[in-house]
Amino acid sequence: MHAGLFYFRCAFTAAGKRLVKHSIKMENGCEITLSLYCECRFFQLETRSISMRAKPTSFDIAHMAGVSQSTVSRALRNSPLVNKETRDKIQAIAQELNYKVDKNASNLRQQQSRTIALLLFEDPTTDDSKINPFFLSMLGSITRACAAEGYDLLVSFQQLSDNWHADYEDTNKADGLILLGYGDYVDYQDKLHQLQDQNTHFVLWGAVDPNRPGISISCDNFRGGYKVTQHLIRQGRKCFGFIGTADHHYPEFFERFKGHSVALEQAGYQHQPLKLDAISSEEAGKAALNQLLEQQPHIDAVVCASDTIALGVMEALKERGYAVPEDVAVVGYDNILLSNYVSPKLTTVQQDTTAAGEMLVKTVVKMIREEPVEDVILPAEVIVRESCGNTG
Amino acid sequence: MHAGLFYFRCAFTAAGKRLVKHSIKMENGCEITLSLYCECRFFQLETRSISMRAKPTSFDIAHMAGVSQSTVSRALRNSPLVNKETRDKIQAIAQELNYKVDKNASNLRQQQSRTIALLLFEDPTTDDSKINPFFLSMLGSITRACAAEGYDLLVSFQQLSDNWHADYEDTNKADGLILLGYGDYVDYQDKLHQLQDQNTHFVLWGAVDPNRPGISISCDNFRGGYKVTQHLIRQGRKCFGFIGTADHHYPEFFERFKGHSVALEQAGYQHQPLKLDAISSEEAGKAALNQLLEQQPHIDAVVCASDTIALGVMEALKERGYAVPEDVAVVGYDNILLSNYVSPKLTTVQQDTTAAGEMLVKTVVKMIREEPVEDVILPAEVIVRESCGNTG
DNA sequence: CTGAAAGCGCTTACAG
DNA sequence: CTGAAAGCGCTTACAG
Repeated sequence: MHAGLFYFRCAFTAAGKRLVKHSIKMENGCEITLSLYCECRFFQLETRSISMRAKPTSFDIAHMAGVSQSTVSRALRNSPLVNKETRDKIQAIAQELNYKVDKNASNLRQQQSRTIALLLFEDPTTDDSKINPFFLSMLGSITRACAAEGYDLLVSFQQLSDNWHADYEDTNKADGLILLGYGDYVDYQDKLHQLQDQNTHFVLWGAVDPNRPGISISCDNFRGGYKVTQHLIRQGRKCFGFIGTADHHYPEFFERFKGHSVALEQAGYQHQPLKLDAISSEEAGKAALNQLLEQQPHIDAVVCASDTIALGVMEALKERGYAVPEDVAVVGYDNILLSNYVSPKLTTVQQDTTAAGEMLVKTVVKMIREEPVEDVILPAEVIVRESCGNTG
Repeated sequence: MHAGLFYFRCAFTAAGKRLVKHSIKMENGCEITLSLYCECRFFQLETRSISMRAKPTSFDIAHMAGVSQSTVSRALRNSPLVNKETRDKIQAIAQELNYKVDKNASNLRQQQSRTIALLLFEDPTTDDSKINPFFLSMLGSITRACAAEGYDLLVSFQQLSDNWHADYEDTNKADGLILLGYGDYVDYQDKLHQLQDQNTHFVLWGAVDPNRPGISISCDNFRGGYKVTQHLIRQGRKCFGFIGTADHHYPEFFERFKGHSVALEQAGYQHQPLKLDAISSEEAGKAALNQLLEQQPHIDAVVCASDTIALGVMEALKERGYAVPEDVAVVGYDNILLSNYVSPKLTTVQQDTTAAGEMLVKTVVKMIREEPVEDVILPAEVIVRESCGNTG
């Protein structure tokens, strides 16, 4: 005869019962088939510990606690509706079984995902294997801020050409989007408008442009460019060049350039500021510097729209035999980790990535909650190091 | 009289119909309430473009296409069962409405999530705001590899003390886990065992240790340590020190150290290799170097278990007036971006992060599909730069 | 305070 | 090739 427990894998029927079939071969050759409804599928083999156990569900907990499944659900969500004793008992059982609420079911029911998607995109020309180090440092603070708000973070690298504008929130994979990228603003303007039309919750990192759709968080690019240029002027630099594509395609760079120009103007510079285009890459920086020197060989200060550009500029200057900062001062923007290690150490403008990450997350969470939000401009701080010639 | 379309917000009843109620106040004061069942809730206001539209569902598409919802589902999944014409029509409608399959529903039904969770963890002593740059570079390749396999990536920074061991897969948020971290292996060994007991699909980055539970992907830490030491010996270095906590708590560092020791032994070194503990931080590297110099002031080569440590070591050497590489050669491990920018440029061991990211993702995907998997050891390559004194 | 029931939006076995 | 139906595992309005 058979004795002991049998292990059944079975399916719930509609009412939360499960139909179970199990056949037993008897020693005399007979075969008995059991068909039964049972209320709990969470059996455990006691004799062997083959752990083929399916994951426990709230129905299993309910059965063990002798309450209804609704009560289990309430108890696990700490609803004040349920009796403290019952609640404690249910939670204890859940813990013991290592029960975890199924997020798909819970999200489906609640029509939310408690997830924020971070979409990183860059100019397609950028080397595919490298990510702008500035974004990477934002990533850390965004992840932490998400965790603090109780959201998960879905990360995705996008090409500007991708269909990112219509995927994450529509799929219910995320409740909101954070868009982080350097890139041609004009290229994706349409997509941003589409996001807005769809009432997607999204927040942008970048220039606060009144015509730009949606909400953006940024550092004060204008004042950053202004202050760093002012510093160079005080150091006695006379002949300036700005490197970085600064027009409405790249509004962040444009703001930095505007700050730069105003600083020069206020210092009494007569002529139009010199400006060379470059996207945020070392190669582009090198190429632009070489052009700059052709136009103006007596340059003694180069303001770069990003640290990555500045790295290329310093390299190119060295190759051409210029000493930094003796002959030419160079300043960057972003304060990436590298900028403090290159030689000479790079003077740059710090964007507070911790504050930025927090603001991005907080803002998108507010949007999800349908609370009012507004653009934020965080302060920018000049970090004086060696490449500008004076640490005073 | 009223004319035109009304906008109804309504709920499906069980059969996929929706019960709608709408009251209209007539001019004579009467009020008419309409109660009706309708089959499609995806109405659009034609006169105004207030886009309060709810997201379309497969039922809406079905209604518009004049087919059943099952057929819509099949068509959108490109099932060969459905007639090509019907399929094209359905897909066209879906596209026009910008319909997207709800992932929560689809995942719930299919009991999978098509998501991989990446859990990054570090020693709690590490500065909270900085992430090891090596991980950051892995992150990029993992993200891309996930996308290539059709998986989403959930990112989470963990403390070793957190309850990460039992959260992601149990919650159905992810089908599999990638664990990435430097940290005390002994501390989380228990958790790894628990993961394994739960049949969680997880893959580790790190040392391939036969006693370690689960599958791991790693670079050949032994050969890396061996080869870089051999290079220094060929350069004529005589008096070696190794910096990094190399014991069973940190199996990766331990392997590197073993390679280092064997290289010395083969070169005929008699005495026990000198070894100082340090976790992977600049501060720890500095502190360890200072200790090392007290024990052995005539050191002329320092092998570091990570680039981050090497950075601290170089800094400390400079502070103490030693020239790198003239007085002391320094080598690191990881080839982080910075290592190519510091002065002198750091000789290091490259771990192929692109290949590593791909292997991690491919392996965890195989586990999810219940296919056989095995440990992988990727080759390690010495990158000779300036800090070891010779580029030959 | 608790339970029975409906429903979130899909996928897929089953029956034509 | 197509449709009706069940069911994934929850949450929550409704009724006691």
